[in-house]
Amino acid sequence: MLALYRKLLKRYGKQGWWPADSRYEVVIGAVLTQNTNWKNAEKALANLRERNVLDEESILKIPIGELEELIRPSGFYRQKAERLKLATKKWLEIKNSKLETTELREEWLSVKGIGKETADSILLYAMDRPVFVIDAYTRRFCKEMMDKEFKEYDDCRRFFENALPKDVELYKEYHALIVAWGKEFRSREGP
DNA sequence: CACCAGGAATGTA
DNA sequence: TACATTCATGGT
Repeated sequence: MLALYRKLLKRYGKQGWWPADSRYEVVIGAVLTQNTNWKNAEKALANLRERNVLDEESILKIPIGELEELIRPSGFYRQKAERLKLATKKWLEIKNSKLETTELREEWLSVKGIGKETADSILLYAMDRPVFVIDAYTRRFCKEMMDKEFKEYDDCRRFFENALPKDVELYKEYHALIVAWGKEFRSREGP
């Protein structure tokens, strides 16, 4: 498992996820990038930054219609505008709490619009919790590189968490590297 | 023109 | 539990 990580790191280099100026920006980015490529999520983030709305108070205060227009490039903008406000309320509620990681995870999953992948992305990249993020690339990675198929999200997640040392920085980089691998795999798979 | 991206909720059987 | 549908913009 660690040997595989080293191979990815050597091939693709350090990825440096998550690109953001603050922990809260990671929360926003996690919602904006749902089923959307990062380029489009970045455009939405740029609009928010340009309008000086990239902080908790501003997101809660801005009218939903204006927020929708600013994040339009990320797609699903009506759903996401609402999700951003809900996620922001939860963020303010728990960002400085002393809850255990599993409890924090339940808090995020109780928010409408925050599923497992988004919750885990926030826990790992915004809150520095040792949770391994699973996405479509990760499942493909397991199948192609280890001949293991996981039907359940949490089964796949625990597989990584049990096989690796509980290291937040390792989890961050490993997931980013799997995505880098996945993109290349997809591009050389078509032809 | 079709297809999909750093998903999730809802409904059906 | 296992699929199907909906949401929606922008890149290739």
